[in-house]
Amino acid sequence: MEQSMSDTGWRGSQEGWLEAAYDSLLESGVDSVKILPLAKRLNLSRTSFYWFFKDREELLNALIARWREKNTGNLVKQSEAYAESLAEAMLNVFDCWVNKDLFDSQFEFAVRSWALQSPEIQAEVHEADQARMEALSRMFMRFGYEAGPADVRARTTYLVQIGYISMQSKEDLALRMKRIPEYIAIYTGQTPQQRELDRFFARHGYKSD
Amino acid sequence: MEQSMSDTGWRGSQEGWLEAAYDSLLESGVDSVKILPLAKRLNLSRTSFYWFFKDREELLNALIARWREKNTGNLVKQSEAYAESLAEAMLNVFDCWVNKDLFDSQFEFAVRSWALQSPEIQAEVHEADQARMEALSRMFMRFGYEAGPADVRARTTYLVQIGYISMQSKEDLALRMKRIPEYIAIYTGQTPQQRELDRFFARHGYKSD
DNA sequence: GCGGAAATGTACACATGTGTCAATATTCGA
DNA sequence: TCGAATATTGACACATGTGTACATTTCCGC
Repeated sequence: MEQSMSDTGWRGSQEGWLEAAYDSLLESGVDSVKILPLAKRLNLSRTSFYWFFKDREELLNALIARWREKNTGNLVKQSEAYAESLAEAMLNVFDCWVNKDLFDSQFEFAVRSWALQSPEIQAEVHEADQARMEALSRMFMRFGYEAGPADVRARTTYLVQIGYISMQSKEDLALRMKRIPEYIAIYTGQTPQQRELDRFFARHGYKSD
Repeated sequence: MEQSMSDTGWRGSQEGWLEAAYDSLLESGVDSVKILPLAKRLNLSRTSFYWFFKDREELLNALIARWREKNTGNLVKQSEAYAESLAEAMLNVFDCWVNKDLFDSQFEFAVRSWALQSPEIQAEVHEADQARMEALSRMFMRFGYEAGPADVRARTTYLVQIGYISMQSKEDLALRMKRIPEYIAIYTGQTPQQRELDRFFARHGYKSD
């Protein structure tokens, strides 16, 4: 588990507590991110926490910073990636939905749930939504859509994914891959080319039958 | 506030506590549904609660029962309502998204967030999702879609809404109404007739310009 | 191998939550 | 009007959480 900077006797670290907090947040929501349980999980004294963080609030802030940097950044980047057709551009965005390194869905859901009980987090989430949908909207406009329709299509694309996340859907990869051409058709109004799909499947290590 | 069965001296009631619990759940999530704060809100002694409910768990069960009965039932019913075209059928479903008596979005979000920390609630939510998407899928099939495409379109329709809920979007009615024809077009692949839209707008007391 | 910085632990004070019990107050029908 | 059923309350016992003060231990450079 611990391996950073050789095998020193120190068991705790800022990263360690943050990681434990992240796990707990994803498993059971913010209200489970309590110092006492985290200490138990880490086999550390509860009060040792205060050496790395001023208080619980500082830990929660670190958690949000982590989320902000990961999810929104990659989604915007994918929406701006090079593509020859709208279908291909959409497949670039879909990379986020199947690759955990690009977009952490469980993290996303946990933060959205957290927003329910905290106005600050709610503002944070709202900002992220705006930034992401605007990026998608720009993508549609790059391929000839007018602002209005581009906006509604951006919303559809984004909201279906947020909906999926909210459903905590546990569809297996094969089924998700099978549905993708159908989704692309609905979102973009055009059928993706087989070679575009093949390229997409290939980069996610999926072989279609 | 209180008016049930004349003005008896009893201030508490099963309904009263349940209502307070509902309010608190919607405002700040399950973890805020605590007996002590509810008692304060009701100006009652904390312990009086135990006259109406065995314990906190029984209160939470009552809350879930309420949700189960309201949201899923109406959505299924609207998807089965009479319609001459798919666009009209979809507009019947859209009734749920604009009418709080048919579908309580905030309640929905609160319950979904709750699911994060409770496997029982998660199972409950999953069951509801299945029932709702199957009802929508049947609707598409009634208008000639094959099982596969019907399923993906049902998902799109449903998930966009769940996504909206998860975004806790506060779009005003006018903007939502303006976007509706565009959504209908994306979901059903066909443009709604003006008279169908007018009928929809009329029953929600909205005048288009 | 010593001393100070880094990390951990123990004890305390306090806050908020749960649930039980016995005492008390209120209503309503015989 | 007197009781029985209905409703309310304060005192108690306990559990879990926070944060501070003050040791104590561990590591590393000199």
